[in-house]
Amino acid sequence: MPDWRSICPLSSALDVFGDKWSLLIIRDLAMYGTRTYSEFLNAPEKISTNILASRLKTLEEFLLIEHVNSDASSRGNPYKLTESGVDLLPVAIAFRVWALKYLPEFHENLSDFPVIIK
Amino acid sequence: MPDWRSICPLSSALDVFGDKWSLLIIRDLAMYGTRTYSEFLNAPEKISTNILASRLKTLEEFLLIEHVNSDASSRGNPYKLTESGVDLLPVAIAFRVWALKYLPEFHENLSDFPVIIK
DNA sequence: CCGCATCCGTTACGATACTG
DNA sequence: CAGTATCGTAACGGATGCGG
Repeated sequence: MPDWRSICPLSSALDVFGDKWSLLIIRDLAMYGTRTYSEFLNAPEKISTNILASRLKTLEEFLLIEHVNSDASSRGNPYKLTESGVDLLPVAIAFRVWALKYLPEFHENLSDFPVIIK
Repeated sequence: MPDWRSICPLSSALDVFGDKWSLLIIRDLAMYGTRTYSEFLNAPEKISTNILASRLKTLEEFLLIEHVNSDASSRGNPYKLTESGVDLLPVAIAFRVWALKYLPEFHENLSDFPVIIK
């Protein structure tokens, strides 16, 4: 549990997700529906194993993701979004819309790839 | 300029803003219209001076904020949002909406305070 | 004073090796 | 295959300095 910096909802959301990786995990789950640990590792951004494990734990604690088979072992047991996780997609989409409009002048190779819920 | 992790727009946006502070600067500018360096320091989250200076520089580089008096010295010269900065507000608002719905169970004292463009 | 820059201890990150 | 342990590096954050 973070040390909440203030009572502001935006600030508090950033206390939980204010990092470079959490929303990419949400993105992968939105694109593919379910995803295993090793599938997350294959995303083009190449997250390292300790960071992935740490983020998955936080996202589980805050009830954004859960294992598909809730009481099986985690081996080969993929993750999926909860309702709360699905409700984070507007954030990811707003970032996408902004980035596609304003980042191409800074990032030549930036290209559109979709965020789709399956 | 960051080392872009991939060509994904979301990932690239996070390469720029994937931290706990940048969106709070955007929030303060949205709430108050303009804001000086020392006014940012008075926000309840208590950012430290070196981090504030660093974030302001990045936000200026990416054309999200600018000084109100474009060719005056920076002493007492407040910042304001550019068009690009204003277009980041949907991200902040989406975070807010999500936080107000899902964070109260984790953060008792969380309370609504507005994001308004003046 | 106000807007930073510098210093420096502490924390977080990230690559790799390793374990059940 | 799903994570831990380790360890070097980078970022953070508080204190302080400094020029205008």
